[in-house]
Amino acid sequence: MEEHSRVVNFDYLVREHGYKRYKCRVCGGYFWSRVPRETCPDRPCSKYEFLFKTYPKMPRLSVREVRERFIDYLVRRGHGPVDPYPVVAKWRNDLYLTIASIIVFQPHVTEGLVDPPRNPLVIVQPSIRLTDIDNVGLTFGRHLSSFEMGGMHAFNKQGKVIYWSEGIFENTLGFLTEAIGLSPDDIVFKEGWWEGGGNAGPAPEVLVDGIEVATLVHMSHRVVNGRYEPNPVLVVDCGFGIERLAWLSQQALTGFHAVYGDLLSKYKEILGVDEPSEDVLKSVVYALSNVEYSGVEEFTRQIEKHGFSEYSKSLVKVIYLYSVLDHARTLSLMLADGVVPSNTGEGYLARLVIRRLLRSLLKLGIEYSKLRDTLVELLARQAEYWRGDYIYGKLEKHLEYITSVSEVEAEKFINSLTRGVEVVDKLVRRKRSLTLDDLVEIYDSQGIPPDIIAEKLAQHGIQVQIPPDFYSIVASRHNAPGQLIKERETQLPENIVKWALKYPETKRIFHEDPYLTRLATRVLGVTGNYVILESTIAYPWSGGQDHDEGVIRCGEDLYRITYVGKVGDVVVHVLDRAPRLSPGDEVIVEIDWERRYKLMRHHTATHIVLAAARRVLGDHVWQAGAEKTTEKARLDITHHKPLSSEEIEKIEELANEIINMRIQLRSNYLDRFTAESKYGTRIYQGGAVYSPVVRVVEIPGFDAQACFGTHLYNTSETGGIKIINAERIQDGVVRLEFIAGTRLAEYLSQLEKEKREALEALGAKHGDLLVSIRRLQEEYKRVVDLAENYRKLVEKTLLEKALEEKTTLCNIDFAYIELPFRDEKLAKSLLEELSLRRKVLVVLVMEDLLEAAVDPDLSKKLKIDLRKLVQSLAQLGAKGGGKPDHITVKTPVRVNREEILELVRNTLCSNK
RNA sequence: GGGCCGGUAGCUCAGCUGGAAGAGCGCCGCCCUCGCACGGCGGAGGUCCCGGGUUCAAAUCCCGGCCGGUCCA
Repeated sequence: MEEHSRVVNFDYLVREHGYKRYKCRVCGGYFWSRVPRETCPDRPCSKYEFLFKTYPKMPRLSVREVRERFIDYLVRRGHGPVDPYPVVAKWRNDLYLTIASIIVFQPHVTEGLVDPPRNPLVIVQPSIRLTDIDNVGLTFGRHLSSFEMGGMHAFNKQGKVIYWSEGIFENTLGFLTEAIGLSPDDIVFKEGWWEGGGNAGPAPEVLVDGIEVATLVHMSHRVVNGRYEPNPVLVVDCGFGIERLAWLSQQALTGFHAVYGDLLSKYKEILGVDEPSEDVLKSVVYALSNVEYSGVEEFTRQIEKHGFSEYSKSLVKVIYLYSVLDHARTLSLMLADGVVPSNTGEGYLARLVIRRLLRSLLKLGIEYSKLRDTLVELLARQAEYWRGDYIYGKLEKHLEYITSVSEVEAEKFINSLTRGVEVVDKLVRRKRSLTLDDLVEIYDSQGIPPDIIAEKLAQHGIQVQIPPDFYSIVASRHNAPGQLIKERETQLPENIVKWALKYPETKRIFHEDPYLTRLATRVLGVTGNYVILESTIAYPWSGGQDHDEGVIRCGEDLYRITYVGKVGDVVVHVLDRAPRLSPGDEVIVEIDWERRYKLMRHHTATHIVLAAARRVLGDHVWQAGAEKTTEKARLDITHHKPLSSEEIEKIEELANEIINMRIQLRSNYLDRFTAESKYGTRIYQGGAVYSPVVRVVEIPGFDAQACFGTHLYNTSETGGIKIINAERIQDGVVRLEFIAGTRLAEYLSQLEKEKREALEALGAKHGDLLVSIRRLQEEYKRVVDLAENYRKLVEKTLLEKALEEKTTLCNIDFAYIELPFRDEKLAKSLLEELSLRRKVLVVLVMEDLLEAAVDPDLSKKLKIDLRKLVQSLAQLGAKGGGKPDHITVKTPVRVNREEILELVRNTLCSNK
């Protein structure tokens, strides 16, 4: 394609629609308009003129109507409709959330590797952007944490051009005038450039009387190592802001009024918030529409500056109300699409939204005790409001999960806060005042937001300043992010990976016939003890399934396969030694069938258990990791609570039912969009897959996953499944361990053996384990009690003896005790009794340990410092220390009673 | 994935500049009382998360691990 055709064709606007180019007097940017203008109709160069203008042909349109008209219009213009994708971008491993409609088609379609499902196409894609979440509410609806992007897309390939710049303008103008009812005079195109996700290109912004309603990205380039190069596919990436168009068409007070209508009133009621009168609100929104500000403080200043001081309190409340509306929808959407809140990944993003929402509720004066129920109520109303909706209808379907999660999360938040309050109290007691560093530290490690700390401190009469960039200070304490990689592919060394990449795809006979145990094939390459074959039945370590073992035969020679790895489509066999093989040699591959069959059974079992867990717990259950060895299978699933034993039982029961249903498995290679539209993105349980074609393993009626593994033909072959362990391994992740097939018998034998050994160790070969243990416990307790009695007896005797033999040394009674064996408890008891109760200076010797003690009061009164004794003993080679009234010393030499007496007399009495 | 905070009696926690394991609540007994609550006296209850190291001596210091919390990506 010619280079000049890549640029934006503004000529078309001039030629067909009478547009002219203008330069904005304020920002200096260039824009195209039919009517002369001094400034571009974009903030901050213009205000929200649309609030007061008259549009004779534009009806008031709800979000639903805008959405429908958008789709209908583009379908009439030849676009194929594509249903929205989830907001959790499971098909990509470089993103957690869907941030735009193009995300659905990156990178495979934009790179030209895969054809789009329709071309051109239209998709209304809910998108989540949390980067501007601080501004939500403050800008009266311009910023939303989630929004609907009306995506108009076409993918132009060499020799197959759909449409480019002219078509973009034609469709845009057509839609805005015919479907929305604007006049071409209202519409302005401002020149701009867009860049993101590895792509870039010119991107005219579509502006209508102060508000941007679309961006027309001509995605012509990609960014490689910081340099632009032409993209193989010319991508039409136009995004229309559905909510903004609804706002514009209704000329509503704010975007929230346009989107939420009745729900806004309900929220006002629930939260006890009142808005200022329409006139006032409209004036404020208009007055602030060309002002930049961030944060509530700055907002308040602007309100006052513009002469609305008397409303500033109520406006701040209203801002929190809007933010609550917005966050409630975003949160519901994330949860409905299966996010489980946690401290990592997309789970953390969900928690971030929940906590911001809860914080806003606190700001609105909701008490701690009502926080949970209020949240649940708000989310229920949200689901109700969107009932039957094309995009948000699913909120209601998942309401039970949404409710359960928000209860758990609200509790966690309240726990955090109450714990935090104690932390603050403690710090205040210790330090009297808190620095900014303290605030950051408390937020970072305890999660207590600074405003809540400030409130608490105010009660102590301490004022602190929270800088507006507080959260960026927190962020800067953390290192720059590493790249987001959700998985690794191979364990082979780097040089072998490089070597293997030069070879053609290995024919995977283990997929064609997973039951084949012997295969004749040819050698393609050899280096060291690494071998690449033309085809193989040896399964490489992949997708959590352990590799096969076996042998490669060539004539008389036999090599053991110790490891099998995968590099892209090439399978690399690692042998026990460097083989005498060269390319072209005929070889026989045999695999260890017992090992493979166990792995196959555990793999199919894993799909069965996942399906059962999703049925029992809900669609939010996703595989967070899995491993299948011969010994057992391990499946980590996302779930927000620990599993109850009933839930585990139910999962196990259903899993075994699936086995008993004797379901025939199917595995098919499908074009990815076909697979996604048939099964949804749930096929990416094992992570993102980047090939145009995916292998889908299906247990009809229960499960379908993009999977590389070897599977049984029928679920019945699994034999049976026993969950042997379930534990929470991370916030939001539960690990299930289970076994299947003949492993069940092995496992049982192992258990029996352990039990037998335990019984033998207990000396009750044929007894009952529990009874024996209880008896042992009783026995043990009796012996301990007995020992305790003896100790008391010995203690009494020793005590009497010591008191009998005590002498007086430098005005204090002195006693000496020697224990023939080590008994710390007895020693301590004697020392305490003699020194603290009987006010005797006591020296106790126990093996090489010497301990001396005196009542602390006496020590002070008589100026006895036992540490002097340590010094004199040190001259004999002893080591030790302590306090004036209590010392412990380790002596290499034995000292008897007389020597100690002498020592004590000399050191403690002489020089007081 | 990384940073930070924490893990001590049944519960909530103090002790953490190394030197005799503590408080409050709860529990048991007794006193007071017609009885209960309050109050008073006495008592039981500890793997100071685990493992290693330093030291005469570690809950305390160092290293490793486990668990929980939290922030950031």
